Amino acid sequence: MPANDNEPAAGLIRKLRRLAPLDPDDRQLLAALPYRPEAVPAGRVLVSEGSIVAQCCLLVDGYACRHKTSADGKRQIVSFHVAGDLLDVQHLMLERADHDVETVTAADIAWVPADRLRALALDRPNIGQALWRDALIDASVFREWVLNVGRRDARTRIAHMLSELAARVLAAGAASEDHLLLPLTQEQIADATGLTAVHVNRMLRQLREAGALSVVARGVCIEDFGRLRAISSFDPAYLHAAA
Amino acid sequence: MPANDNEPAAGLIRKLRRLAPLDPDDRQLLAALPYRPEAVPAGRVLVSEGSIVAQCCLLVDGYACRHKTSADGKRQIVSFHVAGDLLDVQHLMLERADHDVETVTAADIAWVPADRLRALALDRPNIGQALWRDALIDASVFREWVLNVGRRDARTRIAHMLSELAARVLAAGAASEDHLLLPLTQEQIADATGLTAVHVNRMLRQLREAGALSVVARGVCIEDFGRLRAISSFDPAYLHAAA
DNA sequence: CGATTGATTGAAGGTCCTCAACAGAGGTGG
DNA sequence: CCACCTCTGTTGAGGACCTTCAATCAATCG
Repeated sequence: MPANDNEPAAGLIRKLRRLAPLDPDDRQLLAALPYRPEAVPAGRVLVSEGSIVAQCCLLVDGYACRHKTSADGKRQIVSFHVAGDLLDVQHLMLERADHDVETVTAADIAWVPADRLRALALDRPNIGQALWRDALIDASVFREWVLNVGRRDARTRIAHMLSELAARVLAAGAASEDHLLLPLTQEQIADATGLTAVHVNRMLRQLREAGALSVVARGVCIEDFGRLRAISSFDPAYLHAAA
Repeated sequence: MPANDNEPAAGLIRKLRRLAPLDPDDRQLLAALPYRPEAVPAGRVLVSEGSIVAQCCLLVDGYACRHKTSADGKRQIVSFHVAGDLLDVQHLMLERADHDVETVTAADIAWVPADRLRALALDRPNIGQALWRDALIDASVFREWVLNVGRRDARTRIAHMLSELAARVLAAGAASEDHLLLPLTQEQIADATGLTAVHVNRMLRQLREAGALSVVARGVCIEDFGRLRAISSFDPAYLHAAA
């Protein structure tokens, strides 16, 4: 498990190699970056909107999310992240955060100086290409989320969001396809889908009755990924083979 | 007006210079790319979902949008574009389109070979940085759209989307702040906000009665941008000074 | 062990959708 | 050149989906 690597670099290199070929020099340069590891509890805000960001945050183990807040105080989660994800590629090139980043579970993270990573992205074409692709896939996922909250009904919307997250957890690592635990509270699911926690609860009951998942403490457990995919017509093409 | 430039390169260079400093060599290399200009009518599909893309599309003059379709056939517009925008930065590094690109009005465009632009992005740090920033701002706008469709009510949602587009039109060029014409049909506004055209019509009436805008043939006209901004609590920070 | 967080269910209500009809503008073909 | 047709905008009525408010219960935690 990534949590046991004492080199956070290993997780980043593994992720980037899935996105572009890296030669030994590239890997050596990535490994030589100064990582500052940290173990953080659930619900910790890692980056807050409006702040100036000098460190990029790598998620080594655990779950995290990014969210924004509307003028009247309502919260919208705009993405979830799994082990290996770079939580804020955008801070390679944009100095000010336009949203919050927060842990969903207890997590192991590592901070990397943004200017050092930016220098590698600009100087080393392979690393640049890998980070480019990561950022562009990120954007593709946002587009799918706009479609998800804009045009799907509540049940389908929740099923689609969970299907995506399950697909990304599977791509990132170990777990088996079924009985996959996603540690999201119903309020977090609501904030990610633009619904209320009460309505999420009712829709989860439907998905449970359909045999797609079960509800556990502080999370849902995918019981039949095939059924969940079918309910949401989930097509992973937009993940661009990152999953 | 950009439409009169016989060099589409001028528009691209002007855009990228707002995002990062370009030295004379950078500009010369950008100008030397083989642009293939084309005049297209409104409603022309420039890129379709699933296709393999070898040319990037630059919007020289006019309006365009990108959209996706859900499994049950409902359409969601995920972004609008104005003169100077690169319509598909993502195809620098992702070969297959995950959404459609379509003109909203008659438009002048120019095609650029993706591999040539990609080579510049990887070899020339300044150009790379400018394109990076463009892609990352793109993603920031998508995040705001997720919030918009997820957490704002219909009236505020429409006002916010129109405020953003107005801000970007103003940043891109000439027009004066008020009496700014946005050539979107009510159905296009509906597809961008996750609403129905009927409900958009009713909300536009409210915005009209509030003095924020007027409805014209195939479009809306911003009459009081300040009021529209106030209604939607529009804060352009997420455009990262691109507007 | 009280307090807090999260899950669950019910009832009532509101925002937005669906269906429907019609008017006006613009384009096209006979 | 005008009839026709399509596209867009507009308005009304009814209903569905989701929200809001509320109460209860279980689990976790200081």
